[in-house]
Amino acid sequence: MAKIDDVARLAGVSTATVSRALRGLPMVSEETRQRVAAAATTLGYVASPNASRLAGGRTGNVGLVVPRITRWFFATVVEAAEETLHHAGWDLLLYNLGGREQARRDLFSGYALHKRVDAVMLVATPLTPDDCDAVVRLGVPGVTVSSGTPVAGWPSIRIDDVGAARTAMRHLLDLGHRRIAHISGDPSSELAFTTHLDRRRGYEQALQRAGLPVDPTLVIDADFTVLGGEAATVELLRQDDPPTAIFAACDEMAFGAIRALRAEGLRVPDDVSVIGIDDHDLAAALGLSTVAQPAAEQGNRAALTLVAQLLAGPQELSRAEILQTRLVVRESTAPPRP
Amino acid sequence: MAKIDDVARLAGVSTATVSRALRGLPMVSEETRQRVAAAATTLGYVASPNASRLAGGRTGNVGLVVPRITRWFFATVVEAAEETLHHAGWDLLLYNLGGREQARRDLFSGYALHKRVDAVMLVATPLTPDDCDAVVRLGVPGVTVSSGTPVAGWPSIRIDDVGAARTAMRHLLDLGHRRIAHISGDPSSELAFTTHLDRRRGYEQALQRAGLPVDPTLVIDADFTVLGGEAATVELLRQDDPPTAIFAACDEMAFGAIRALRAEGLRVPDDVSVIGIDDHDLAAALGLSTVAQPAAEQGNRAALTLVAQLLAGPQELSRAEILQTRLVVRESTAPPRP
DNA sequence: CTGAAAGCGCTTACAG
DNA sequence: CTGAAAGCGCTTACAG
Repeated sequence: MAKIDDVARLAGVSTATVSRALRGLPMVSEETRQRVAAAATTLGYVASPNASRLAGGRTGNVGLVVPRITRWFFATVVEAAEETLHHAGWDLLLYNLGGREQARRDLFSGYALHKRVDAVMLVATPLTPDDCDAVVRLGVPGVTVSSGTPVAGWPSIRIDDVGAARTAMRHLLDLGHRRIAHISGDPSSELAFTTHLDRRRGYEQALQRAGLPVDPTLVIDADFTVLGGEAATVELLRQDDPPTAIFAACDEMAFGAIRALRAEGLRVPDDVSVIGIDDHDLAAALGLSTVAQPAAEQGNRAALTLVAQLLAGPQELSRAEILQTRLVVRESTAPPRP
Repeated sequence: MAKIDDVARLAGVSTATVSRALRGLPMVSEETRQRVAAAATTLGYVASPNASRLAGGRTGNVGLVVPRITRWFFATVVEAAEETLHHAGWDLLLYNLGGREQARRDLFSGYALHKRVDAVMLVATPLTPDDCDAVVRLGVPGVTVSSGTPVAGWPSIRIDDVGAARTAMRHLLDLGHRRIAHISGDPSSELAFTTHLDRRRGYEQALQRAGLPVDPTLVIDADFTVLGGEAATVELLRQDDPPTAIFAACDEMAFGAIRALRAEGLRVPDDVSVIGIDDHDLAAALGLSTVAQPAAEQGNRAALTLVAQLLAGPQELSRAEILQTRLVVRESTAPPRP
């Protein structure tokens, strides 16, 4: 594979000039630039990333940490961020925690990110105070997306989870529901993110504003999966006075709720209404009413935030960017039976 | 950040010894190794990947190309491959084509991968003959996963798509279905992979072996999405003699089929049976009968194949590893109405 | 078992 | 506008 010396020789210039010409730096005559470009093309030359990064003092990578790449929201964020970052010339180093607490610990307490990334994007990643310190000590720009733990001095991109939950609840309340259950996140789970706490708060606020009591027996913890939502719903249906509507903290759990209801011979929405949050890929396909959050836009905005800092150095940033959510009414919600 | 010289000075040895000691190479006395390790810990030293890779003549990266990270199968393959590769000490460079043909072209016709990866994993990626040449000319180990285009000399990890389709069909035939439709892949779509061609062949083989005719009006092309499956099913139901069962080439399309059937007031499986291939995350949740393929295992096996070549150099490899599929009967299939 | 020195392939002041 | 030279932070023969 051709090296910079080969190009320099063929073009009849020094390697310094090749370097400048190929990167489009000023202070190169047009004629020289052409000659160098031609030589590079002839030889099929492309600079060695490792060499230029070492010499240039950057890694060329952005580290992107997600809890589970297999979940819709995280995959969508990664897809959007990847495109933006590649476009700007950075490689994406993916750290998928895979739901393993140990993976999280290794990543932050060790030196996995050390000297390896120019910037960090943490998506819904919980951090201990020690992790926070460690990540700040990397000394590179960072951004957090979705909930997780905020990092002092880092911008964050997210939605208003409390508000999104209130929106979902208001829809059910407007339809006339009064006995509404909530499937929330499991606080004891490894890698618990904090999203569910905000959404639970929105649930409670909506009830209070409607002058309704918060019945703790109507709030069940699950683990943000379809199966979790299913189990939680089974539990709800066992109660003496079961709910007429279920607000699940995410669409995956709402899918599970619908399935459990059908398994029990109940119809959705005739017997029980169900709403989620996300607007998962399959939500439209399955007719789920939900509060849509812009996943791709969050990934995109976060990537742009990092790129801006990488290109221009630390700068004035809007510290918390809150993106809009939107109620999407489909076929899983209806007024309660008279 | 501490450099190797700092460690060498503190430990009272040369940088060469630090390098050897920290990487666990032989020819270092135990006592020296301890002293170096202690110095490294004290200083919080970790080698610069760019420097050691440049000096060591490797990039430290494995390039992983997927059509769309947001689809269940691909996300699952990435998750499994990532874990295996990180464990072996390689970083994962993710190239998500995002369904854009242009992204595919840029990746292979340009120099995106040049000098950037030590190995390549192509997941269900279609290649033109030129792309094939380009990728082979990278001169690094490679592996293909799932269908896509085989690359001469590269091992491949996959399932028997023809056989999987036959398994799905045999299940429907055993139940007594005779009029079975097939929702296949869209050959005209950008980034079309070849999976659907094999699965269609399996569909036809199964019919032929059962002595049944292949009715072309029962085969509809769709685009491997829920919405595609939905539209295809609507089209099938318009026919004079609609099918009693639908075999979709993937679970996402099967979800769409179920949804379209329900929207038409038909019950699954009472009126129409539906089966897919994959065992998508949500298949269990939605009660879909399917032929399960081991997605994580394919990612894992592919990663191990690359690691083996990276560590030991080119070696004798099983050229095509075919992993097992498995019929999973749930609630979407039943005998046809008498 | 250990060290001095060259080299990996670039980029970047510094001079001109 | 261009080049010679030093340097980025490691690893690797080569000697001992």
